[in-house]
Amino acid sequence: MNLLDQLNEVQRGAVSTISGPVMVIAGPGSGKTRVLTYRLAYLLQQGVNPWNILSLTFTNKAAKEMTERISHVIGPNAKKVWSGTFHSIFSRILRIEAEKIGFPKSFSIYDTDDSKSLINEIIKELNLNTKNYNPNTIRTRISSAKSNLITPIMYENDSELIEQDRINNMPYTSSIYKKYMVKCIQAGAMDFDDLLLQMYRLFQENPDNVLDKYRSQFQYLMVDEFQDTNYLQYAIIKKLSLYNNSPRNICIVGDDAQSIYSFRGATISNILDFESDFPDVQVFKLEQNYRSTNHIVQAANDVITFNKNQIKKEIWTEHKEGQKIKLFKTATDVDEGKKIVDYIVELKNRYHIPNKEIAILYRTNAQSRIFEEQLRRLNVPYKVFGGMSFYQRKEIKDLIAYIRLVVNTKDNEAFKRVINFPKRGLGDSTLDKFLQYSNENNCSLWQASGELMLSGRASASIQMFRAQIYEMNLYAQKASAYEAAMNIYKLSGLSAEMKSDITTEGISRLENVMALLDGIKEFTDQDELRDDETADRSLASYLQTIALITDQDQVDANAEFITLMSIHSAKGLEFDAVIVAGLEEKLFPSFMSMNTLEQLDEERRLFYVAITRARKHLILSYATSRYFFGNLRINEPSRFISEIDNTRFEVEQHKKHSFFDADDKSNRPRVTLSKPKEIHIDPKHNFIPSPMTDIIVGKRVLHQKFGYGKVLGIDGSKDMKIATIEFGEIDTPERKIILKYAKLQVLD
DNA sequence: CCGGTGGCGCATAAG
DNA sequence: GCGCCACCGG
Repeated sequence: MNLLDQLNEVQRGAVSTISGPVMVIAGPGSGKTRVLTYRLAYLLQQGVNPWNILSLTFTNKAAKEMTERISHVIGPNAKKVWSGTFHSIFSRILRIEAEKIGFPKSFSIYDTDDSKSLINEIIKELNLNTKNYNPNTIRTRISSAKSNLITPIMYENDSELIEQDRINNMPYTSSIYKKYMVKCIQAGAMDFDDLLLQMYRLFQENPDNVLDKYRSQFQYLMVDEFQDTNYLQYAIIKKLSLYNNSPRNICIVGDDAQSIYSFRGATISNILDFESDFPDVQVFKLEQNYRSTNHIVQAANDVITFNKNQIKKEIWTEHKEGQKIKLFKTATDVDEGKKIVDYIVELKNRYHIPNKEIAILYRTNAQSRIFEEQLRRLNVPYKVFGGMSFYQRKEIKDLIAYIRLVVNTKDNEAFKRVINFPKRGLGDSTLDKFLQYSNENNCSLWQASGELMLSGRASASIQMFRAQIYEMNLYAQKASAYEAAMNIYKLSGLSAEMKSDITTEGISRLENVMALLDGIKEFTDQDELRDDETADRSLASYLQTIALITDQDQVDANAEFITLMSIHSAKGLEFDAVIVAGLEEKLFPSFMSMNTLEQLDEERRLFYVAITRARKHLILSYATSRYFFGNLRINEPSRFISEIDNTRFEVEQHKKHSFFDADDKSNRPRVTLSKPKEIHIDPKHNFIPSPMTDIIVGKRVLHQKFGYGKVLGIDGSKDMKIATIEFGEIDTPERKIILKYAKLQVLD
């Protein structure tokens, strides 16, 4: 079949122009995915080898879907295209090349928590004031330095950065950055930014001419969502495509109006730079929207005209006007939840919209809670994306940490996590000794734990621990990933620990771990080849996969639930009905992004992304009062609402958005906390703890916290005597007190 | 050493 | 509203 017949003229141009630089500016719903997919298919049809194509997409799932669709046309060879996110493709390459730049093949990937924990460790080590040095702030600064290719040395010499840090009372940030890099290398670990940065380093330092290898391999490059790439990502792309005698077959696809990731270093200037870096670029603008009804398309156009800087384009559609936009106004955040969920039921009943075609979108993940409560109340199935993901759960992280340590014993963050879980008597003081030793000797905690001599009990315990990890490692070398993981689960003691917890939460945690193990089994049994290399089904490869799973990878086309997600996560998705909630000043636009016009423009682009997710039904909603971090706040409706032309709204809804005449005014129930009871201790009493032997049944005693009491009974063995004492002044008067520890004064 | 708790501080989006 | 940490009872 002829691929090109199924495209409009502009799309056809973008698909069939395969030589030289191409830029596709694609408005929302303009068939961008179609263009990308067909372009890939077209390349293969023209005889390009799949392994000569590098296609960088926004999600791994999008990549997978594209290759699957293409393989129907082209055959199984389609699966050999190098296709995935920046992070996943680069970590795949780094697993092959890591040793050339001083990392182990099985390097660990540090997630945000690991980075934070390491930064905390460094702050303590440098004896810095923890009040001024906030690990999250530091992490963000390090991350943005890396994203802009600023090395620790450059950071140190950058007067502007140093001045900023000085003003913020954290002048040693550059030292932390430097130390952080060293410690990551020592731990054989890369954080998310390192997956890009070390990739760049690999190409820059070019050991064994590795750059040539990839330049000649990747003859064709495609980059989706180019407006959300950062300086570092573009720098890597240029390494691969901008050099003497380069075929320069690079196609970037993006939409400046949908650039919403500047907070992680994305910069629209990449698009402008692209035009000057590749002056012979051919530009295709996809402006026809196939997704939404006209009211929605025009509302999007209305909104985006408020942004000054943009590549000129106007989205249009042949679709009919459709439903007007609904505007919901409620008195409180809880009422908003009720009203929206009630309306969802109506959407289902009246318009027969299935659950999977309905989404509630919001600015902050914290807003999901109220909707969840309301959806549960009406038994509407839903799924929340973002927030705490499966892989961030404690029980999952525990097992993963063991696996990480087995795969890479230098992984200090994994070591810290598992050294005393399950409890084996190796607490903070032991860990501090290891930390100190590892700093003095520039070695990993694992090595420290093998070399440092400890006293009796701790010594036996650490030797046992090391023997276990060693054994798990031996086993992992000859067994499948699944068998190895199972072995680790049992030998580590996690299995026993989890099974002993029979509370409801404990059982659910056990189920989660079982689900994780099932996932590893699935990974092990998967025999599908993704490229022309042997499929890597090792534990290390598994860890790499799950470290880079994103929210969107979990989006399920056959889902039977309502989708709840942040607008950021909704990028690239579409639904029949979209509800954008919490349209209030200071929430959306966020109070964190109202300081400059640039920030506000980005918030507006985010709103643009939000409303263009909808095909047929768009509902905008705001509450006049809302709880923010525990306090009630009254906010005005978001400015974005009034940026949409009045005529696009359903008339009845669209009066002036005054926030004093909300249509229902139910009072929010307040929960008051009962004050702890006051304990009255006679100030004349000079508290002197009595010896344990003086405490016998019938005596009146004084406890510094619980006050006056009477000994009711004493049980337990000689060195573990437990007294039951009735205290008159506390809520649960009868207390069991271990006499060995408790300080009690006998009064008579 | 361990586990529970109360207070405090914080506060976006995400790979 | 929640997570983290310091503190303290056992």
